[in-house]
Amino acid sequence: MNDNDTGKGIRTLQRSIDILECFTYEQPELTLTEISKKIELAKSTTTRLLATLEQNGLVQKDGNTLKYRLGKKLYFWGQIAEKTIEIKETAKPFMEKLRDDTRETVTLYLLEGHQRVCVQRFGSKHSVQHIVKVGEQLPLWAGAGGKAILAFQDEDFIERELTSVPGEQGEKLINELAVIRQTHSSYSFDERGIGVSGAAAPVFNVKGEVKASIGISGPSIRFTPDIVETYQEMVKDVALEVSNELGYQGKS
Amino acid sequence: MNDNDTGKGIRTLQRSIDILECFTYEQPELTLTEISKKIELAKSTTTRLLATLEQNGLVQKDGNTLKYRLGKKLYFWGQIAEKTIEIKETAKPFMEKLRDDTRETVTLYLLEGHQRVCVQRFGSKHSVQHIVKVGEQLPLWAGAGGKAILAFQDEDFIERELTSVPGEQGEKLINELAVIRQTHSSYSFDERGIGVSGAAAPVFNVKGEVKASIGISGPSIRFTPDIVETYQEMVKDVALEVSNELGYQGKS
DNA sequence: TACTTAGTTCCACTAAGTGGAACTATTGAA
DNA sequence: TTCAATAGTTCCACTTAGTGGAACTAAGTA
Repeated sequence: MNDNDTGKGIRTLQRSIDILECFTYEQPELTLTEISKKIELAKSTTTRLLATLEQNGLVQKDGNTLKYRLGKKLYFWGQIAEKTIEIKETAKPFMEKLRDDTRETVTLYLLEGHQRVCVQRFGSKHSVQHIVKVGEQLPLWAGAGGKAILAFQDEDFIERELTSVPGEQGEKLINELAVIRQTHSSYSFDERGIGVSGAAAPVFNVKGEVKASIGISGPSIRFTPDIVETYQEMVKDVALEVSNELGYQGKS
Repeated sequence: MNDNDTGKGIRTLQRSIDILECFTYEQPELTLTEISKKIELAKSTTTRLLATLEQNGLVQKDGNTLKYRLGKKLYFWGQIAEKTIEIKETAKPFMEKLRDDTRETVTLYLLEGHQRVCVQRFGSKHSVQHIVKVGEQLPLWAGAGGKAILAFQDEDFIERELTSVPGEQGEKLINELAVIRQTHSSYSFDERGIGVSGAAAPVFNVKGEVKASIGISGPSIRFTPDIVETYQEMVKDVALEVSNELGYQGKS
């Protein structure tokens, strides 16, 4: 849409990062050709970059299948980086407790640009299926967790976000955001996919800004309106506790 | 000592990786000057590389202190990479059980070049102090976990390794490795530091090679010779179970 | 006020990185 | 078995992208 990466940045490095960016949970293994097509780069160049990445353990090449995957070095760096995500560590015990109390999946979202990313997740132990994975990007305008963040951004930001919302839903969303600002909690029924519902609440930082939200989600069958109302209260309390831990002084 | 990185590799990319390599558990925050000194690179170049890294979320710059730290992107990639470390996932339940049975710290080491890296670790819940951290590099020739791996490498490899061992200890080590090859288990008393002792055993892969070991470690006061003997048996059994899961067909 | 230290910006130079072409290895269809 | 198609690797001449020094700004320090 606007600014970011385009053009700027050291080309060689940017391309290498693009390579790493190709790997996802869904596609953790890629061949040389797949990669070079994905980032539109000559195979020779791609090979060379991959070689350096491999030498340093950022990617790993399977000698038999010739497929690449992300390497151990990234895992180790990830462990170091993890420690520096403050809110994650703060929220952890609260989220775990909420999961245990409700037996439903509890998720922490962070605002990143005009999206939210799942940073931490405590799944209901029994549900094998993981709906959202750590690192996954989701929209702000759909789902309880997104709306809880969106409602507390400034006008320009929200206005811009509304442009990506399909027509008639815009009106409805505006009203909903106003309510969220009042109640400090949000909900959603089958919004981001059929059969998934949830409740969420904003996390305030020391400056009173909202850069994160905590949400409970699960199958719509279990999330009846009155249950959701209860969950809204619960998650709101938890989010406030976390906010306070982070130095937020505001009212409940 | 020998081969690896020197010279080869795309310079720009290699330098960027070197930058990321500067960050450790002990020093997770660095200033521009610290980094540029550490990797001996002009400040201007370092700045430019850091800018691209920051744009992509591989590092994060604190606006106030101007210090850099590893970014969220690395954490997310780390999560993807984690899934592909097969032995780690396989060993997990076994290691957890061993920790619960013994109440001591259980660690998984992987052979990386001529070192071992800690890949997974289940600490005895009560001991706050973490002796070894995930991603940390340790020598092969000291400590039970190292010797368990070293004993099963080929002659050339071991010979070369012995050159880094202080004088008179060499003889002793050679004999010890022979025993380890017989018993499939190793031990150590105060070897890698005063007050730390342990027992370990090799993990065999489907080809019968040893690229990993599992170890139990803790304060020497608790690790009396007969306790260690018991632990050696326990960890040997666990390592064999993991080896079997990985497709190892060999004898116990 | 002058001095030190840290980070940023600018720009001319050239070696580092590039991509196409040629080559090899592998697969599978005829 | 041969041929064609596909995937990965190697080579090399070209030039643009990346470099580092110098100049500049900002924030301490004495």
